[in-house]
Amino acid sequence: MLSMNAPALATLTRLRTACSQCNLRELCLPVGLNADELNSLDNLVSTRRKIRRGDSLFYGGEPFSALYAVRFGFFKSTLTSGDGREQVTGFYMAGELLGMDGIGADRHTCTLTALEDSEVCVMPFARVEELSRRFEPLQRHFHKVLSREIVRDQGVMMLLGSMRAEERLAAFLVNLSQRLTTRGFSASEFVLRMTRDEIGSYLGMKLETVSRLFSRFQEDGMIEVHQKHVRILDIAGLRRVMAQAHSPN
Amino acid sequence: MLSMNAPALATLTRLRTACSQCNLRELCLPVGLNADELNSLDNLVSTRRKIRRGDSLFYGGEPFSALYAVRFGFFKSTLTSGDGREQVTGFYMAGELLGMDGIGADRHTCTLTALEDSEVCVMPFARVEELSRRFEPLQRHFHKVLSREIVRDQGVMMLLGSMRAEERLAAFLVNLSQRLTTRGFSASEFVLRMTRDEIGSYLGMKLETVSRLFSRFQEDGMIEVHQKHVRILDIAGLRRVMAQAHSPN
DNA sequence: CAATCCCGTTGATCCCGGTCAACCGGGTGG
DNA sequence: CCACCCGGTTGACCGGGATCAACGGGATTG
Repeated sequence: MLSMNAPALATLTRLRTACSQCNLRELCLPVGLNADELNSLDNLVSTRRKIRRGDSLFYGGEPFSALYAVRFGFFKSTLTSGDGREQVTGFYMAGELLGMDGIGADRHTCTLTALEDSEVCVMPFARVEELSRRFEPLQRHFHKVLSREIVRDQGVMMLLGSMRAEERLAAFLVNLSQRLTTRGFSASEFVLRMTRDEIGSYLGMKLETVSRLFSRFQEDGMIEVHQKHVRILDIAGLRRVMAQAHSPN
Repeated sequence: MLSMNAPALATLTRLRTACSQCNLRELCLPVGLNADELNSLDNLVSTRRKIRRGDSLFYGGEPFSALYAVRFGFFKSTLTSGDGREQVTGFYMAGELLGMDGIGADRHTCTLTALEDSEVCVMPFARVEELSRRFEPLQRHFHKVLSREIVRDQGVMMLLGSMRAEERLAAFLVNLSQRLTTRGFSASEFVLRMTRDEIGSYLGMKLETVSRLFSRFQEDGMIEVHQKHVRILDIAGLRRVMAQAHSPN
């Protein structure tokens, strides 16, 4: 560091936040771009920010200024109702976008909390919009990301509105496994970053029910659980559980 | 019509779909625009489309090509899961935007069905994106609409995940009343466009429970119900019901 | 105008998941 | 390194809402 001149330092900083160099590029940005096009996106990210486990990236009610892409780590988003009840509305991992709830009212509605030491790329929203106007593939991509968040939420509504507890938990495990696979992790063995209480809140059931269902799934030979460690033994079985129509009307 | 020359006819068609002349402008479009700016948005809408009660605007799985703004009428959106279960994911009225679920995968995920004879403005999505790139206030507005849909969905997740049946129904009535007020209708007296079954699906409960709760609210003097006709007598009471934390942990 | 069917209401019973409680084990912080 | 505390598991019991069933009335359709 001591022997570096100013331009070299600038380059180094540049590299540190260059999307074109990021191995999560395929998750965050539009695909099929050439090097030139990619470079034009390199000033999308202003800085990076580390968030320690248990700390929050932003709180509900806070003014909105930027979107965040998870570089590594794990987050939960929570919504607090007027009377203080807290609902977990989602879990987010590497390559996923946070903060889109804030655009509508220039103020975040939910709180984003790190469930393990994490790092995010900070993308000032004004910059996102400006680059979207100038760069059609980015606009397209950004709209897709927003839309997919809507679709994801509707999926959760279906989960909560029309499925039984065991179906919901099975769906949760299958979904988690899929997302981890996309990121190159094992599909069958992983460590839960959240507590039983947080899973329960997300799935609309009590922590005791989550615990009991984990035990039941284990008895049925579909999974192996030890605390936060989960091994999936029969993903087809889980899929069967989550799809079983309980009331044949 | 017989005596009209071609240009005059064109003007008439133009007027028919001109956003600048629409009385729902404040609900659909960014506010605070001057006449010139408004005129530049007039080719956002290609045509209008009437949908008869019971018919669908689009179906889940269908290719996505346009967004739709409700001009008048009432819609429900439904999601059908793999095993055929149907979940109502939302109700939409005049001035609200439909079809945003389709952007993410170029294919609609939910089905939109008219619950009364309705009409929508058809906005080809390519045109929406093009105008968004050229016209910053529209871009801003469009992003806000997308974000608000996310926030709305998260609100429903909280409803379904952490509230009891009576709280959910109270919240539903309060929300309906609010949205009708915004559109200049009576806040205290309205006709439900959907059946008990559809309300139940949306709120994650059975139609019998919806019916029983309506009766209970009526006994408690908070509402008056006769079939689809509802009169709200004590909105504060409903708000109290929807906010009551049932389990003081 | 009449017939039909769907929608809504209400009662009786049941069961899934919530509630309360006790215990245990492992990770964390002093 | 040890103690503490939080998170997880399991059991017993309870209750809200689902299920099953019967009936009634309005609105649509021919």
